[in-house]
Amino acid sequence: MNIDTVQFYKQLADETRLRSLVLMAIEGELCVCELTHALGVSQPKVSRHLAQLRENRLVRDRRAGQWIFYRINPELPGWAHAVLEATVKGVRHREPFKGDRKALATMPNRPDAACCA
Amino acid sequence: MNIDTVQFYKQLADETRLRSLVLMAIEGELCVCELTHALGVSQPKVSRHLAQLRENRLVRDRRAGQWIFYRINPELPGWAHAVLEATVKGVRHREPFKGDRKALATMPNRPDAACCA
DNA sequence: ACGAAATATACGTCATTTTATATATATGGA
DNA sequence: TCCATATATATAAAATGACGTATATTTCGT
Repeated sequence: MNIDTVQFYKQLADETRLRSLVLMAIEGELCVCELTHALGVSQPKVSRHLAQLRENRLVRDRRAGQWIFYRINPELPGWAHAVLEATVKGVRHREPFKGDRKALATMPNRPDAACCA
Repeated sequence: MNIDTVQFYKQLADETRLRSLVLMAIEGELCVCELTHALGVSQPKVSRHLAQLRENRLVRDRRAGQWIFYRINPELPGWAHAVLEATVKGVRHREPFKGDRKALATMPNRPDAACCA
C-alpha cells in the first residue's frame, strides 16, 4: 500500500490519535466507546480523530451492530508497521499510554469485538 | 534520554524537517548550506526548522569555523532511533528523498565535515 | 578594521488544525 | 413506532504552525 510520509507522521503528531493508535496496536480492535472511556475524552473528539485516521488509511473500521470497531490498517506499508511497533515498545510503560490500558481494563459493560463478528 | 512522544512526531510531521532528518540519517553530519542546496529551499527556512529540531533535541549542532554542522542526536531513546531507521529504509528510494541525495552529491564547493573537526 | 560568507532571528501574515457545543444519523429492542 | 445507545457531522472560535522578507550575528580572510 502507498502512503504519504509526512501525512502519516501528521497523524501521529496529535495526542488523541497517538494514544488511540498505541492502544489499538496493543489491544487489537476497539470501538469508539472503548476509546472514549480509555482516554477519558469526549465522544465527538475521539470520533473526529478516528475519522481522520480512517481518511488517511492508518486504520480500518467495521460495523458490528450498534458499534463500530477500529483497528490498525493491516495493509500499511512495512516501514509504517515497524514505526508503530517501535513506538509501542518504547512508550507502552509510560503515561498516558499505561493508564489508558488500565482504564480500558476496568471499563464496565465492555462490548466484545470477538463475539460481535 | 527522555523525550515527549507527541512532540517527537510533530517534528517529523513537516516536509522540510523530515527531509532534513532522513538526509542526516543517511549522510551523517551536514551543514546548513548543504541542506539548503540539497532540499532546494531558502536558507532561513532550513535554519528555522533546524533550530526547532535542536530545541526539541532531535539533532545536535557543532560549529566548525563558519559552518555549523547538524547531526541526528545520538542520545535519542532507542525507540526513536528505531523509528528513524525504519523510516529511512522505507522511503529512501522514493521522492523527494532520493532526489535530495542526488542534489547533495552534485553540490559544488561542498564543505567536508571530517576535515573541519 | 572591513567585507564577504554562513547562519540565525524578528516581524507580519496567511493557512491549517483543534476544540467545544450542538445536532444529526443509524441501529437495536420493546 | 418509539426510545435509548452508539457514532458521526456541522459550525464557529481559538490556537498553532509555516512562510517570505528583511535584518542581525558570527566567523574568516585581507
